[in-house]
Amino acid sequence: MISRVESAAATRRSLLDAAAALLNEGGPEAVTLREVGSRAGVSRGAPYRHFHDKDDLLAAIAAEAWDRLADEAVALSADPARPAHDKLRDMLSGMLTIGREKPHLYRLMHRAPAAEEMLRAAARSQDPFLTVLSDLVGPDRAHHYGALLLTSVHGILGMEASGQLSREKWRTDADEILETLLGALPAG
Amino acid sequence: MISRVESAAATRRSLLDAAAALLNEGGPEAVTLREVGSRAGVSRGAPYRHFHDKDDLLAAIAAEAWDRLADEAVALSADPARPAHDKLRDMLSGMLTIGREKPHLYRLMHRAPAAEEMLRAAARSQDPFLTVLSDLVGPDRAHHYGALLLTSVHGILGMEASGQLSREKWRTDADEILETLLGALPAG
DNA sequence: GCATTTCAGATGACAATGTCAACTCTTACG
DNA sequence: CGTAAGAGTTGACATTGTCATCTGAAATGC
Repeated sequence: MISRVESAAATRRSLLDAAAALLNEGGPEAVTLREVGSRAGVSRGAPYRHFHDKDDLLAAIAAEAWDRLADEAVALSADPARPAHDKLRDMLSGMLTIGREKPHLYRLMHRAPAAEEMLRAAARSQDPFLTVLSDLVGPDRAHHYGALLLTSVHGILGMEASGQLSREKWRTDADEILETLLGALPAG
Repeated sequence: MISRVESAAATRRSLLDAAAALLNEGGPEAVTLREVGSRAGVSRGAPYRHFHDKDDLLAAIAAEAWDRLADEAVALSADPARPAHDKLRDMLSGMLTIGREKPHLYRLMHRAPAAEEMLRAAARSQDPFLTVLSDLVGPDRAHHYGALLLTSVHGILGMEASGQLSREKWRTDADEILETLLGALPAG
């Protein structure tokens, strides 16, 4: 038998899933509370029992995405057999994959102004990244190069998405740029 | 006496200015065609005589912003007295300035999917940038490093805007990251 | 076991907004 | 001078976010 709180939690989950699916399929303008409710099997007003408003729902989706990324990064960094350099590459390409396969979600994860909860989840996903970098370039330089790498990946994805990183104009591509950066890392 | 086409052109200008002002003041959601028309002294339907729809108006604003940036870059690169290294720094900090002082406009300039006209204007603004880089690192490597620098600046601005580039977390900031990149440029 | 409270959900209503169709009126043009 | 063109206005409509109100079932207190 399902209790009331269980049912409410299930509804909340359905709302989040429906909204995330709509976002991936049709972008931000496809996410309407009416359609979200409809797909989740509830009415248009039901989301207000679980989220303060539409922005709050979107922020929750972004926070969950950061949480998943954090979990992946933690799992990656925990593998003792894998070399640090490979872990770093995996983390960066994980970010590239999200940006390319779910561009709308990726943009939502970098929304300004960011929600507090989302920022915390994002920061958590960056901790294992810093740990791996520490192993590579030493703890002193880890933050510096971490910021450099993360901002670069973010910039690559942004310009790629807006079509400003065309191969014919720049005679290079995302992977090549990233290789240059990784190759320039000082050995720790 | 003002002709009809002159008056229409003036209205179009007023609409663009009003929309750009609203964007800077209150972000994208503050740009409503009704308020744009009102500030331009016309009715809510008038914009449709000059732009296909709201998106078209926004795309025109973005294209104009890229055009202005292109003009500045051309003027900068034309100065024969200024060292190439300083020109490069000026161009990059010009981009940083726009991103910080007019974040909503900056985001609009990197919208996905981008309008064709806007992409052309953006590409035009990058030509003098490539010229300066050619002087610095040679024509062969100009494109590669140009893409690296531009994507980095874009990424820095994006993460700064969403609050993910806090000094206490990364123990560095935008200017320091940029200095690192500029310092890593091979001498041409 | 029953009365009461709580709360998820449904529904009606409303204002804001993008957009279109119909209309007006000034201006350019034959 | 008459006619066409087109800038601008206005009425209308669908969509959407949001709130107030209502409903019904589950949890809680006695």
